[in-house]
Amino acid sequence: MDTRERLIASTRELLWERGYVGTSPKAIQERSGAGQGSMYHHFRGKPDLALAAISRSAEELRGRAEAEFSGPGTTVERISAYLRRERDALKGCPVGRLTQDPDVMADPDLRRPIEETFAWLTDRLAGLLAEGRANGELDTGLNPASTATALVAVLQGGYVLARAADSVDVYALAMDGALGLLTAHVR
Amino acid sequence: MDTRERLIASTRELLWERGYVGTSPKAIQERSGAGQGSMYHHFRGKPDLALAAISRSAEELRGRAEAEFSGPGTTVERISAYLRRERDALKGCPVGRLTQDPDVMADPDLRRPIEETFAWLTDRLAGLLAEGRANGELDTGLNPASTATALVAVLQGGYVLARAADSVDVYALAMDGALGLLTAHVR
DNA sequence: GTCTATACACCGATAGAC
DNA sequence: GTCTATCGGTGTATAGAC
Repeated sequence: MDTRERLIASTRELLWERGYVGTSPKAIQERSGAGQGSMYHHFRGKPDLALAAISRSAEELRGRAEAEFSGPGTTVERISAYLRRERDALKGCPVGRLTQDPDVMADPDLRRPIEETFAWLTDRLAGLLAEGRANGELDTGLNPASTATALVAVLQGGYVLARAADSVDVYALAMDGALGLLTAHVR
Repeated sequence: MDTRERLIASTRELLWERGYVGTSPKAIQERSGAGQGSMYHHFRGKPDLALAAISRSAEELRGRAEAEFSGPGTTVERISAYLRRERDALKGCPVGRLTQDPDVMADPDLRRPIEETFAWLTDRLAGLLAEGRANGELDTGLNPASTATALVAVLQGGYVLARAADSVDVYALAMDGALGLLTAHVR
C-alpha cells in the first residue's frame, strides 16, 4: 500500500473509532507512518482526507450490502442474511456513526456520501420487500417504504444498544426481534 | 437558575449537540455565562461536569418515557404513543448519541447512566409487551425481550436516519414501519 | 464564589529545505 | 515526495488575588 492509501486507511479507522472531531492530523500521521509534509502533499487538509475516507467507507458498505441483497434465497432470506451478517457490532457502523458528528453534517461534501448511502440502502430494501410482496412471499398489507426504513433503523439502533450494553448479543437480539416481526407477514 | 445549574444545563446542551470530545470547558463557560474559576469551583473538571449532565439527561429521559408507558390506553397504544411522541429527531437522542463517544464509553462512571437507561427502557417495554400478550391483546408467538430490543433500536436508528437525510419525516417513517410490523401481532 | 494570570500540550496548517 | 521548523489558536487545567 502506498502512502496515499495508508493515509486513507488510517483515517477510515480513526473516523470509525473516534469520529471526525476526535481525529487529529497528528493521529492520522502516527497511525499511517506518514509525516506531516507527506500528508499535506497528498491531501489539502483534514476535510479533504476525510472526504476520501468517508467516500471509501460508504462505497465498501454498499458493495457488501449489495452482495447480500443479490445473493441466493427468497427476499426474506436475503434480508435476514443482511441483518444477521457477522458484524463488529461494538465498533458501530462506520458510516452511521458520522451522522452524530456536527462538523461532518455541516459540510455538504462530507455529508453527501452518508446521505446517499442510507437513501440507497433503504431504497434497495424497499425494492426487495416490494418484490416479495409481488411474488406472493409477503403479505399485501406490508408497506415496503416504511418497513425498509424501520429495518435500516433497527440495524443502526442495534449498534447503539450493543455499545450501550457493551454486548454484541444485544445487537443479535434486536435483529431477532425485527425478523420475528417481519416473519408474521410471510404467507 | 444558579451558576451550578446553568453549568449543568449548558453542558447537557453541548453534549447533545457536539458530544464529549467536541465539548470544551471554554465553550461550556461561554454558554453558561460562568467564568473559568467559577466552573472549577463547582466541578473538579470536565469529566465531573459531564457526569452531572449525563445523569440528569438520563433521569429526564426515563421520566418522560415512564409518563408514556404508564399513561392511558392498551399496551400497544402506549408503545405507539411513546414511539410517535414529538421529538426533535434531527438533534438525535441526548443519551444514545453518547454511545458513539469513545472517551465516554471508556470511563465507567460516565458510561453507567447510559447503560442503565437503555437496560431500563428495554426492560420496561418488554414488560408492556408481556402484559399485552398475557391479556390477549397480542399474539402469543411474540417474544417480548427481542421485540422490545428491536423497538428501542428502531427508535435510536430512526434518529440516525433522520440526521442522515436531514428530515424528521424519515424518523416518522421508521416508526410507521415498526408499528406496522407490530400491528400484525395484534389479535 | 468569582476573577485574572499562567502553563503546557495539542490542533490544523504553512514554509521552505532537501 | 518527505522532512523539519514555525505559527497562532485552543484544550484543560492550576494558582492565587479579591
